[in-house]
Amino acid sequence: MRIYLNISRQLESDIRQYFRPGEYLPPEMQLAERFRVNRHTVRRAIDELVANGLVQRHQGKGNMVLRQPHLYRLHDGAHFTGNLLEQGSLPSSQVIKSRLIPVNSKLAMELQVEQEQKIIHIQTLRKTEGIPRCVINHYLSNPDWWSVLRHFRQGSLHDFLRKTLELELKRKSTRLSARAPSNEECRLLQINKSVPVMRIKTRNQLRGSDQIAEFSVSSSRSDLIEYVVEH
Amino acid sequence: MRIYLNISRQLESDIRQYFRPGEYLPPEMQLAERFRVNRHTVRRAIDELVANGLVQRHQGKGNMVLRQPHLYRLHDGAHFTGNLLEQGSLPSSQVIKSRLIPVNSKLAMELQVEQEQKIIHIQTLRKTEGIPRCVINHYLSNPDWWSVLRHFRQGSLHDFLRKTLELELKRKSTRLSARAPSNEECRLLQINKSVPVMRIKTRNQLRGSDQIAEFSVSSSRSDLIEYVVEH
DNA sequence: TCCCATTTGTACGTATGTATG
DNA sequence: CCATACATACGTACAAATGGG
Repeated sequence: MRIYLNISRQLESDIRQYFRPGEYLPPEMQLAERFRVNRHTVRRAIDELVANGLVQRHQGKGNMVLRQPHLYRLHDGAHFTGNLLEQGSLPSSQVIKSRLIPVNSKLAMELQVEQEQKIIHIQTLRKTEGIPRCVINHYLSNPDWWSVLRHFRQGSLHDFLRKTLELELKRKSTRLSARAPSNEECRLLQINKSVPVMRIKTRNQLRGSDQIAEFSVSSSRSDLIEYVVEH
Repeated sequence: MRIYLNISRQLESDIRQYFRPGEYLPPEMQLAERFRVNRHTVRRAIDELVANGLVQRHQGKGNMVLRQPHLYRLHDGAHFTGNLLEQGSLPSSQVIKSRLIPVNSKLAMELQVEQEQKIIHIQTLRKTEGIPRCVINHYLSNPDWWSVLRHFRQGSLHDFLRKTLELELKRKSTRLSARAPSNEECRLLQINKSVPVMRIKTRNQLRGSDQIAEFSVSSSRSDLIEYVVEH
């Protein structure tokens, strides 16, 4: 009985032996043929893997292997420790999104701008050792910077601002919380809903100004990152 | 489209209005008739409620309501904001556990003590406005303090140490992470597994000493607490 | 103990919607 | 625009647990 559990265990074993994180399982139909069951039974089996955080579903693409189970057990020892204060100036980030958007009410409050205005949204993903660790959404209040910022592709955003626009950003406030990840965060960070993300919100001013120049929200994988505060 | 999501929302609303924890939902077949959908669609809807911790399935009996979802979604506006640096000196904490324990390997490393030694463990719970927000485990390396510390019942542990033993603790390091809550944390903080906790680990030295005097691990409800860092 | 009605759990089949490349 | 692959929804059947007679 409970065919799906057997299939789930078999798939887990296959993943351990033959798959690497980021690779895709064979299509559900193909697995169904192989195990001589209905496709729904395979889906039920994969549901288990998703619930256990081994696999992520991607509609239209396939079911992606998230991590090797042995990586999972390393846990505390495999932690990557970042400095809380270097948020926004991370050197090895790549740009995922870069666009002008109309400001919504929450962002308008954070950036202290009017509702009708456009703002710059840049989303970056930080990987180290090939593993996605942290996704950052930068919101910049001054749309005039767009003509320059649209060419930002990788590296440190704050460095880029300093070099191209001669802007010096200064941290005004830092707020810390934790959340279950959004669907987008699950996809980018290659995690499942059961892994919380740590969220750091910062507001940055232009040096010598009261205006909030940048508001950023970073989300880090809590299974791989721990932040330290310098005293 | 996505009928099951509408049904799920409708059921959540029904639960809020008409059901109390421990009661059972109508049978799936009955719900299917009421919503004029297939039983599987109702099951998929209930899957959502189960995933959100509102309902528990009992084969042969029915689907039991777990709790009222009042607390489930307090909006972002209801957040309580704490200062990161006042950890360990929180004024309104009550003691849950207070005991001498043999040190384990992890604690021995944090406190930089030998494996055989006994250490003091004090667990406190911080409530504000009647709502549990944060549980803190204090580990103190010097068992000689036990004769005094065993009388600590409430208030600020650091104040108590200063007043009774004339000890001045100084923060050495602060580390931040996030986790799914343990069963004990679920109980103390009155949350479900789906609510992450933010975890803050600190090491404190005696002023003028190299010895780690206290190691503390605090876990805060991420749905109700956000920390700020002063710059 | 056994039977039986009820209710949830598993498995199969089929069809169509939706995202990806 | 198309083929592929996952997502949703319908239907049917039977297994397994529960509780009462």
